[in-house]
Amino acid sequence: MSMAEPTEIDDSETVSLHQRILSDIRERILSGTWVPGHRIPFEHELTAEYKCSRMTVNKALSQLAKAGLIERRRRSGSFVRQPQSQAAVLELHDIRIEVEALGLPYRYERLERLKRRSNGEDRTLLELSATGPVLWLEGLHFAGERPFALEQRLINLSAVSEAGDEEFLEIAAGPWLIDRVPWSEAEHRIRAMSADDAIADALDIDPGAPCLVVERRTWSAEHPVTHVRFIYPAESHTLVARFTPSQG
Amino acid sequence: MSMAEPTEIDDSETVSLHQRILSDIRERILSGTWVPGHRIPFEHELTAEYKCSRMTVNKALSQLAKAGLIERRRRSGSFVRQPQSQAAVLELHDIRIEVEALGLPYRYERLERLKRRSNGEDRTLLELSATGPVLWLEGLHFAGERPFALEQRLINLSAVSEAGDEEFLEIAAGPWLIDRVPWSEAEHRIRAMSADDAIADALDIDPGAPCLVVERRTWSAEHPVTHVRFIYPAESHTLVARFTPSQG
DNA sequence: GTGGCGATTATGTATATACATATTGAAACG
DNA sequence: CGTTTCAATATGTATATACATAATCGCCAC
Repeated sequence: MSMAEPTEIDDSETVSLHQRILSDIRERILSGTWVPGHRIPFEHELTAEYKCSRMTVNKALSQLAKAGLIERRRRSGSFVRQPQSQAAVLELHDIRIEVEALGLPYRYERLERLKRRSNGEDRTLLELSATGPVLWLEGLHFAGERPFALEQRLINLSAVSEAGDEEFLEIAAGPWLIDRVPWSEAEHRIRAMSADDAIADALDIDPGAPCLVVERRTWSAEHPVTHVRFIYPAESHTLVARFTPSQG
Repeated sequence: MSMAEPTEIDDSETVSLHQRILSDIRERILSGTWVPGHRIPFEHELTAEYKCSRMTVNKALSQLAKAGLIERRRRSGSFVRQPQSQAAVLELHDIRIEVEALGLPYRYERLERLKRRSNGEDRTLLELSATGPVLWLEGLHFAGERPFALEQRLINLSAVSEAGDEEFLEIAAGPWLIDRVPWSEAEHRIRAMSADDAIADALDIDPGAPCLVVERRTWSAEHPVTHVRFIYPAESHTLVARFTPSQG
């Protein structure tokens, strides 16, 4: 079977050549024309096919490799990778934005604030090795009159000492931290849980009712910054994640 | 204040020059040294700073732009972007892999299989405009002796007609589809729910117990392929998502 | 002033070239 | 027969160069 031709369809958009090479190849991979394990043409073959320099082909292939669609091996060539584990981009918006997107007035109310030295549980949550000052916060996010989410947060004051002077009475710590601490890494855990009495009371739902729990741990330059747990009544929240393979 | 110097620390790893330029700049952005809106040095300035060609600098800056950390404007320069919405990569593995990662034997068991013309609810789930043949499947994923997840799936037979001939008695439709239909887009919804009697019975948990629900809709070349709902008992599953800004 | 216009400038893309590096396959050798 | 060596090869990185394109600045005419 002969080699596939470069795209003849004119997108009527001026795209650069390396972009066209990239999307041609991506198309053949996603359509299944080139199955996982298939060796895609060598750079010098694509160079001939598209009548361009190797640098241009290289740019396209390097990007495909970075996107994880192909794997490149010296002396051997470039190969279509096994379908990678399905990964989706999960957008995690600020709760205020989420509530306002529903057309409801947003309000935050602090329930508890406690400055203390970290105990064992705190160190587990923050992945701290040594004890040190932390700030424990609990608060409620409201959508209109109804509780929208309960927030339980631990801040590592060794990393963000200024936070110790804040009251966080009516503003949540999330936006405050984002403005001050550039975070370089975050980890999320998402699970379901049934509300215990305290949570049910705070969220004004029945004890035992299902809740969605989103926990986030954040680091800035290797230092743990904060651990936060958002507890949503099941009715109030759905996370949405979209996936489109590699850069469109 | 004078210009920051190129990294002097030797990683004792040989990294390419454009990689070093990239991570130098990323570091200054993430550490807050260069705040959003700040104009980063022109290509020709970085060229002088790193004593390299413009192509090398350009490679680094282009990647930073693609990663969304900076914005480039002709004639004006490159600027640090406002902090983008927090996005995390959510890995959604095959259930068999998840179960086997726990060191437990995996087994799938079909509960129900029904070929029919799509009703209104089916068309909503698949986002179909016209009626057509669909396949409804319900099955249980086991980890050892215990039910791990309940799967409810709808397959659009207009898009994957071969699926109509499969029994899916002991193999789940997920892996089968992945091998045959290259999917180009997917949407996930994640929420908490309490088990109704049927679900509780299937999963061998108490009615009303909290469950994590992950729904996935998949398209291939604009055509809806399948809608699947995984229902996990709250104890059995936690989703993990990690985020590190731009390519490490 | 202000409206248009050309010069300037930074980025965008592409080329030809060069050398480095990893890996393979085959030849040479003990 | 196994091992070592070496040349061939595909990719990885970098350079100098060229021209295109978009945006801005400043000049000049009105």
